[in-house]
Amino acid sequence: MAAEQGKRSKLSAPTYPTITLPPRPPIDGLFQSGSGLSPGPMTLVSAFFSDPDSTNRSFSQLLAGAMASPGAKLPYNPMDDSFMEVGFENGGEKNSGFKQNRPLNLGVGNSPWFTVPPGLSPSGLLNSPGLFCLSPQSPFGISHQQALAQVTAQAALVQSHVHAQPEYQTLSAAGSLEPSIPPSSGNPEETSQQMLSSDPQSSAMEYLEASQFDKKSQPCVAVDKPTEDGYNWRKYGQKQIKGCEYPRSYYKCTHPSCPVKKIVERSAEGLITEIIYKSTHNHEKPPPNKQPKGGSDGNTNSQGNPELGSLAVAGNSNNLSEGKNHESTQAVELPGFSDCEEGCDEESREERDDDEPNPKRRNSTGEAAVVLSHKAVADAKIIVQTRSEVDLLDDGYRWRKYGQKVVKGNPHPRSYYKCTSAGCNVRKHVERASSDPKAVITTYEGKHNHDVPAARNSSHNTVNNSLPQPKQQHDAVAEKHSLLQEIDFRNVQGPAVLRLKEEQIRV
DNA sequence: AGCCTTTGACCAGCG
DNA sequence: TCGCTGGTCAAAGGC
Repeated sequence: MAAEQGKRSKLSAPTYPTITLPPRPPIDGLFQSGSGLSPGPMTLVSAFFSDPDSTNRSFSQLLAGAMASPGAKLPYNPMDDSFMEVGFENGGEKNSGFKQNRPLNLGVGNSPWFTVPPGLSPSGLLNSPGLFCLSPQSPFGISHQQALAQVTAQAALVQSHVHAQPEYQTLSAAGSLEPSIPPSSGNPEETSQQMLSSDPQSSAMEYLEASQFDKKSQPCVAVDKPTEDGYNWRKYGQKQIKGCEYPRSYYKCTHPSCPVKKIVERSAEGLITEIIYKSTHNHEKPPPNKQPKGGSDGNTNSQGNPELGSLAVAGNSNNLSEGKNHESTQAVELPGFSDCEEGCDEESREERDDDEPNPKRRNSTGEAAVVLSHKAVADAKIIVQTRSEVDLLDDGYRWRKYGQKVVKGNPHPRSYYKCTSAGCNVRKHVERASSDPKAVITTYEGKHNHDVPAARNSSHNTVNNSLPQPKQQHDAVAEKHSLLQEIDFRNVQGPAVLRLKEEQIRV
């Protein structure tokens, strides 16, 4: 056994590009609102964009480094394709709300991308045609209250939807619950885990949904399942990790001879903070009807839900549907933010640098690892990732740039894209931070009414650029590969090193 | 019966 | 060399 273990740990001793992230402030602060009140989704979101020196900064402000007031002019109205002035209607919460509840500075300015996964478009995510607001001043903006109301409504919607789906019911009913956690409230880990999936996008969505259920103390449908990435997992171990209140759980893909494993970590809050995937599935996702009814964490399959399914396809880094075997490391920070980005549209790609290593993380054994981490805090989702990540992430959809606007104080234009698929009204808005062009906020609006386009031969995914592997072989995978970076806000004080492990394609 | 979770123990790596 | 830590095994039990 030992020998075998040793062998396993040395499966791949790849050299990972390493990047050093700027110090980051403790994310825990997010959960310690001085008001004693539970920060709402937007509050948390705004918190991430808070600046220690300023009080009410919006996404734009944070990114642009300077922006006027909440009523600042927004360049474009995605609703009618016209540039317009968008007032910030936030009702009673307007600014004060943000400020009051803003837990603390997260040093967002340093970097990361704040994104809502494409497939994870708020509306799509929430299964509603509404807009999703990432920030008060988002071009797609809606007020905190609106956003919250929407999310809440969606939660209810999702719940009812889930109830209508056998698979979800099964999942909600099955699985084990942590002894310390009352079933009624939902097991933190399981809840979170279920929210997460190897598919960052679906994970984020699931997470959002879960958090909603949680907050509303409603019976959460998918609370006991760690993840729903379409694969079947069997927990083979659990270990109490030093410094962690909750034990780390180890899972193996139940598919015969599949080497994939995943490690799930939880924060002191009992929420999943990280999911590390090791190796790559050497098989395709099991058919929906063959997936376990319960018991394992990653079985609920998103395929049962058209929308979830598409998301999974788009973001599952381990998806080998392309017949390629690759290992990857992903990190998703979902402290109320989920992160998975992709959205590598042509225009965006052009602006990307390929000199930056992909922020990935490698596990202690050196094996390829996909890290999906998140802090289950807010209801809203904001993808946090670095520019390089975007290079690695691709939602698989095709976008057409239809607008661009230079914002005062920000040398980098903000760009607007539309899904090129006929009949699809999904749009995405990309903002770049003035201080750090690598830091962007991608906001998705709407929900794709089509599947992810077939893999392109283009090199839109920079992952390829950083990898010494045949492009053609990788493209297909890259198309659906969402590579997320883990951004641990809790440790902003010290440099965090994230290593990248690129896919290893088995021909 | 099959699959999954739980849990204690073992082992390897590392400082 | 020793202790700590993390990863895995495998028996036991549950569903």
